[in-house]
Amino acid sequence: MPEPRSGAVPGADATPSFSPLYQQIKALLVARLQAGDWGPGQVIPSEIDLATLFQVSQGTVRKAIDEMAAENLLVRRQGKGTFVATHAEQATQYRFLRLMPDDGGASPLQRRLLDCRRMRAPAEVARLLSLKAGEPTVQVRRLLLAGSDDVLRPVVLDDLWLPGALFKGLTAERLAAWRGPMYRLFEAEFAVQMIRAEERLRAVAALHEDASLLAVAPGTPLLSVERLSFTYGDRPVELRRGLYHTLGHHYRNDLS
Amino acid sequence: MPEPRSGAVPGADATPSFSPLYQQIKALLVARLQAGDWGPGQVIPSEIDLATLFQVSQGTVRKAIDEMAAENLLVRRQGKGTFVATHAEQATQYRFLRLMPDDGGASPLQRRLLDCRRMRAPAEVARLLSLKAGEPTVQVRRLLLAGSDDVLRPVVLDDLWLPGALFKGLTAERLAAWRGPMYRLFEAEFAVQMIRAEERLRAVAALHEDASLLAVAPGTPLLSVERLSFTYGDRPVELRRGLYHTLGHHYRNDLS
DNA sequence: TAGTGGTCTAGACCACATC
DNA sequence: ATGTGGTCTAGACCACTAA
Repeated sequence: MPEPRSGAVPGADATPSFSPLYQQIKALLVARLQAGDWGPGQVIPSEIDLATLFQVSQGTVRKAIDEMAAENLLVRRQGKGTFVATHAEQATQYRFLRLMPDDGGASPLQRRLLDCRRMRAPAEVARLLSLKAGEPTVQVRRLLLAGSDDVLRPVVLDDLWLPGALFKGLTAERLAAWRGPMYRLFEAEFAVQMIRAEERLRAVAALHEDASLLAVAPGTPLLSVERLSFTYGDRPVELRRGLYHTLGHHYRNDLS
Repeated sequence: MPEPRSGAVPGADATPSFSPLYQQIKALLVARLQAGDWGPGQVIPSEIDLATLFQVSQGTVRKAIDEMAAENLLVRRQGKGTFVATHAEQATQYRFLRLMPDDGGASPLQRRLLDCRRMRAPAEVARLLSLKAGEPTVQVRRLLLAGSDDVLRPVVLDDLWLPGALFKGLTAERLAAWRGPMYRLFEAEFAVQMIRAEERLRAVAALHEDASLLAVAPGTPLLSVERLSFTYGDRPVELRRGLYHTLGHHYRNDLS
């Protein structure tokens, strides 16, 4: 239950007084998502029920949910209810993947698992994931390939680091057997939901090992995509480095 | 004035019936922006005035403005009013430039104009800008450089194509004399406001000419950024191709 | 038919900026 | 003191979904 009203703090004017009611409601809802009260893909209570629960008007709940829907935490469906966002559905399945074929056709990429092992976090990885250097991590390497079954062309080489503490039972077998998006596995089996991510892009030259995996000549320009993914509460939970072979594909971005 | 109510269309269920009132208000406001009734940086009438003008409630106007603010068409300022977005202000000045120094420091880049000439649109450029092949365009080439005055390092090589019909008085002198963001010049002198853009990124190898301008060896991997910018009504009004030297800088993107 | 989110309204009050 | 946007409420009605 939130405080019904929040007065301004008299002394501290550096802090921006207090948050509006709908922000407090939003925080409560996020906390429930984080606690796992409602899982990905499930319905949350109706606006009216939430309004009764929190003792505020429906409009206030609505504004909280509106913001969360804008942040892709929730999905509204008229007539049905409001649902927790998931990486399971067709539409939002690869929402973090901005690689597109140059011709509009959206042929899905094939996955090939190269490696999955547990190792101690290198200093740089630990820093970005907010771990202590040497803490256990899971390292995954995989390839994404485009084309039909007979003519497959490697397009992406991904390297992932995940905090070992969160991904206890993650093994190569588990990953290889999984059909569907990796983030769907993470949310379904490890209760880790990827909410947002920050990417840093650079153009780099292919090193020998990476080049052979991508079937290109060493020195070929590749798009390096460093991604840091966050779950609820801005906790970093995945570091990923992708090398994209941008011949026939491109990274698409919309600015506004 | 909008129709006060909009009934559903009986026969046609392929079209999504009719738009809500606030969407109609939004369309009217966009039309006014497009017509130039209120220029970049200026205040628009208050919510109450607009509500009276359009004969709807303040809440309906508010929802229309909320959406436009979310799309960066308008900027709300509590106590002052609602303003037309502009590329003039410090905060929004380079909002389309996603290149960041690897260390967080946000040192502004220096500009150097290389070329500005009028030419007939090549087929590919014409297609993207929705022009007829051979229509007049303005072609601009420039360099962006990072560092202090004594140690300047070229970072970006930009090539722009603009519809000649919209940029009548644009000359090399005009561009060279201009202090400030280019998009600010466009909106101030040519009444062309860049609202949103689509970018396609690729990694490419530097060609000889580009390499020498960027002071790198031929074959150096560069980030190619193809941008198509739009003004009101989704009219394409700028095609830009940037080559970014991503050594010490990166292209930053936030996903959600 | 009932329940959900979506729209629209009217009015009260708050926070901020300006005069 | 006045005018602006920001929050909150209560209630009516619409559009969509499902039983």
